[in-house]
Amino acid sequence: MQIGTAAEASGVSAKMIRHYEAIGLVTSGARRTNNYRDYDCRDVHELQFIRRARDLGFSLQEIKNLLDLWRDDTRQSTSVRELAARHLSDIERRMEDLRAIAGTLSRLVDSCEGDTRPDCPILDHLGRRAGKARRPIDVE
Amino acid sequence: MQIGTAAEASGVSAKMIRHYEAIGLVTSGARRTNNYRDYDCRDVHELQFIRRARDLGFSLQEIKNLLDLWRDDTRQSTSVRELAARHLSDIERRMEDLRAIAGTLSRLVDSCEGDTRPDCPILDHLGRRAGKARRPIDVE
DNA sequence: GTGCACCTTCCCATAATTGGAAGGTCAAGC
DNA sequence: GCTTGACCTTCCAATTATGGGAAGGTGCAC
Repeated sequence: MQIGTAAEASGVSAKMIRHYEAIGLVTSGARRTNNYRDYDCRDVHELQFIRRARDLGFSLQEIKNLLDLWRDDTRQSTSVRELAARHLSDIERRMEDLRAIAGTLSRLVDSCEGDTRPDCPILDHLGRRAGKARRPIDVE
Repeated sequence: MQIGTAAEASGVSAKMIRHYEAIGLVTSGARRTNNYRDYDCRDVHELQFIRRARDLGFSLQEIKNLLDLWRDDTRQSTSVRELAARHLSDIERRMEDLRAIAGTLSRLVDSCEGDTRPDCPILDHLGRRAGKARRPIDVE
């Protein structure tokens, strides 16, 4: 099948398939006489694997490692588990960062009247002079 | 003061200050006779504003808008509030995405033995054939 | 006057994806 | 046979925010 069909079947855009080939994530497969790339169902399967790993937020480098493990019948599941666990804790760290930001933002938004007047605790917070002397937010 | 001092005082690297100038986020200020950029405390204050907005995850475009509002004495606080609220809901959406990913990953990691054998529900999940016939995860 | 720390501009790299240009290929319909 | 449109090809560039580094100028201290 052509790249467009493989893209459709795998959920990976043709553009991305070519890119993954260029960076060596997937192997450069067969070409037809017209120089068109040719894919079979195993290629599509591999692209689906990539797609799902992307959906779980794995980086392309991590996916490369996952693919290597997937292809290796003698792999040890602990390798996969460690990779996934590292990724999970990375995600959890990012969630924690976002949680902190969301908390601050939420308090700021709540403390702002949001009317036609210029006074705004949000800008006060961003523009406060160094040193925590003033406390622009005090909504509890 | 020189750019290095302003960087130190504001928490924005000299590299980034030049970049922010290049993209018009901060105005191209005065230069000394030796062509060195010259900053005063108001410039540093503005950089601190940017720094704090960055810490809250605002994009440079959003910061540009925030700066414009900050400088405008006739602003309406509702404009700031709306901008911040939009950003907040964006953050919350990203958190939700991460939460979903973390949930799946967590179940997968838990379901994997993580030993020397090759069997791995994580790889099974990523490489499963389309259609939800098989259910590689069943840890409840 | 030599060295070191600072400054300048310019180019490049990252990560993942997309957009687009310029051109080749193929099948359908007239 | 020729056109049209939908494919495909490669290559270049933009995105976002930040950093690295080269090549060269400046200033101060010893």
